Amino acid sequence: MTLSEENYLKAIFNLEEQTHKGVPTNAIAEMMETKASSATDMVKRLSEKELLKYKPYQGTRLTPKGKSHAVKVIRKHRLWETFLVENLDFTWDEVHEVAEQLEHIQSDKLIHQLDKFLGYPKTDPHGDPIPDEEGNIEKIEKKVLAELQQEDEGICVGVDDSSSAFLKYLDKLNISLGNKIKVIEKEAFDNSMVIQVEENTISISSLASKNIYVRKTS
Amino acid sequence: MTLSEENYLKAIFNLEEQTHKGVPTNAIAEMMETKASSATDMVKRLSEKELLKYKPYQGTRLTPKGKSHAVKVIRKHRLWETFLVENLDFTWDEVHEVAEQLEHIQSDKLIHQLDKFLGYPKTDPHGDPIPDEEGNIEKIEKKVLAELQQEDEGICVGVDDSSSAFLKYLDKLNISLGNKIKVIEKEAFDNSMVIQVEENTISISSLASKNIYVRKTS
DNA sequence: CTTAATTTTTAGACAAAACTAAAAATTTGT
DNA sequence: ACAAATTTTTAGTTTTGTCTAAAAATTAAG
Repeated sequence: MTLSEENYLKAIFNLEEQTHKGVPTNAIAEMMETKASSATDMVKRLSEKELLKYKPYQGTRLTPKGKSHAVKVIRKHRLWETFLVENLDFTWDEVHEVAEQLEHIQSDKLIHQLDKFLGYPKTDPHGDPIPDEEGNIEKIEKKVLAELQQEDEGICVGVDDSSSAFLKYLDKLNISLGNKIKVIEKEAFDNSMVIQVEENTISISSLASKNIYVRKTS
Repeated sequence: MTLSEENYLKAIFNLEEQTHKGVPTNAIAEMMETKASSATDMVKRLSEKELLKYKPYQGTRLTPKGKSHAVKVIRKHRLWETFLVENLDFTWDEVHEVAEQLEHIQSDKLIHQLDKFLGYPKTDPHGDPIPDEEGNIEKIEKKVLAELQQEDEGICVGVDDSSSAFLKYLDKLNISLGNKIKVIEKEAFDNSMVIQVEENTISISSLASKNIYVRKTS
């Protein structure tokens, strides 16, 4: 399995998770920041290896074999992100790029021991669940902050947009994983919100509140 | 800098360290387990990038730029090996293969933080010195065990042959880095030795004693 | 000082992964 | 249903890194 093949698998897995439909070649190309013709070539190769099935114009779906491989890569990615933040003082907006490289290291023992070293963490620094050794992914029950009503309370459990810009913005507002968030006010006009994060009261836009996940506590 | 280019640089660096002469194309090919024609191609490419200079039939030498890059890769390799042994319970014969992969991860912050996390170690699990951030390598004064005379004592500071078979053999004899070794007897006939390692008295062959480095203490 | 042995390079192919440009197939709009 | 828009594929090229087979250059030996 080459590096490129793994990256495609991961991209297709993520797209399939989002839509639960066959993934179009164009969508794959876009996610991989490449051209449709390149995506076609790769889909063909992965198909020959029985990692996915595709019907022209109906999209691509991973086979169990392909899915299992993709999940392994995701497991590695999230364990490494956790290591970087917990042990090497990376901030949550810095980890992605390095984890993109580390996720391709091949060694079952390495990843098993890393998991153990980290104390078998359930989620990564962005709140995303870490698949276990068998490839099971625990569903985390979460809502977008934007859905909460006035007076509702929740715990921040993740973000949708993991871009560096957004994560830095959250840091500036002192919003991080595990924080208690209470909705003070919802503005019908632009869907902005006034919320209380731990002790601070702040206002955030609709765009931001749609990208923050919470577990509702009341 | 591609993965393959880095591996060639490292190989050439090691060969140049051993002989202090221009490295022949054939030697490079052998170390890389490839053919001379492939080595020629790569040498040409690295030469264009000014990472080395070569004159046909006189061998290849790294430029300061090439040397500096090679040392960086070696630094990463040795730091990762240390991490694997110290934190992930790898044994010293298991680390090489994984470190060969990890050494190519590109991130200055990663390696800086890893070094800090490990407590700025001076040597890796095989006793080889870890270059510092500026690329300085501390010379470790060492002799091969075979050179010691009867009654001489030393501390095990490294091995020459890092093959898994040899390291496993040493483990079986309970010889590891930092052990106190005393020469009880030298057999002139086959150059085998009877030595005392910490509390145990054992006999080792000439071949083995030529692959063990010690710092003489008396 | 020629011939033999060795080392090194060239030439030509191949596979992986990408690209551009163009053609073909399918879906959509009216 | 047919043209228009979209999606997908094909064809041909590029780059990296490898290979085999053969040629060329250098060193060594008698």
